[in-house]
Amino acid sequence: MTKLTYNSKYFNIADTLLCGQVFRFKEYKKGYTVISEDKICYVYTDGDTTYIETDYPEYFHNYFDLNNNYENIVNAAKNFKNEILIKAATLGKGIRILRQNSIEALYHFIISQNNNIPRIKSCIEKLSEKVGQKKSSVFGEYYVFPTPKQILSLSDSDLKEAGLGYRAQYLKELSNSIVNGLDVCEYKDLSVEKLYENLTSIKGVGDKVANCVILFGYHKTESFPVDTWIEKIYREDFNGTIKNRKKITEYFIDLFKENAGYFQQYLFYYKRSLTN
DNA sequence: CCCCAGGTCTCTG
DNA sequence: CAGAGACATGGG
Repeated sequence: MTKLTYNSKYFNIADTLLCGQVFRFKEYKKGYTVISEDKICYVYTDGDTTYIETDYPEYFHNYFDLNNNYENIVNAAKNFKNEILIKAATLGKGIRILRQNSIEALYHFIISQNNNIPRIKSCIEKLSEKVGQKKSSVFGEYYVFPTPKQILSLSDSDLKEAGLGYRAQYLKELSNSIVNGLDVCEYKDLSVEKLYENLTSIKGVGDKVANCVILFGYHKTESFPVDTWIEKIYREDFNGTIKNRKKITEYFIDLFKENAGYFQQYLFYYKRSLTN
């Protein structure tokens, strides 16, 4: 077991986990346990310091994007001289854009469509408990998110019990494609445009889910998912009039360039914080 | 009973 | 191409 130590100023674990980019975490002792692939870690903050305890230190150091300098990104946001973005970046300066597994992000965000965050988490946990590999750790037992083959082994009643609703069919179709040779990990070196094209050709992956997977599953930060909250902030705070979500994405990428993904998270988190 | 949730698909004009 | 409904499920 290794214990990693970081300054909390640009690494706030609660903000990072609660800003809607990731679903496999839960409260544990003074902080949270986080599961990714077949690995687990325990993250907590004590004063100005944030600690990661894990058997996979290199993996989670990279997962939390800790080689990246977020002070520069937050300053870039503040230098935009946009009142809302400054407030958002001030609130969200501790958010890290996680480097999630591409396939897991793809499955998770297909589940996220027309769904709310507590239910998304519940669907993912139930699926994992049903067929995912069981692991044990000092933080308790946990389940790896199922492989495509494992998902195909589930009966219709299992899928119904997981609460997937009509999305179950999308997961099965994707799993079938992967089992038959589709390799979405190969997409990591593609341009954002080509990546978008390939992802949206998957049944159940539209504009928003594709953008989330591009950002959270491939860490391409010149990406800007537009959901109900971003649409709200676009209308109310940027005086936007466009209705088409793909065009709203283009508007913000044109504005924020390679920092679009980071700023999107600041804005999303800020807008939600006003009502939650 | 309604509406909503980090939408997408399909059909229609 | 834009717009309207349908779609499973659970919580408010």
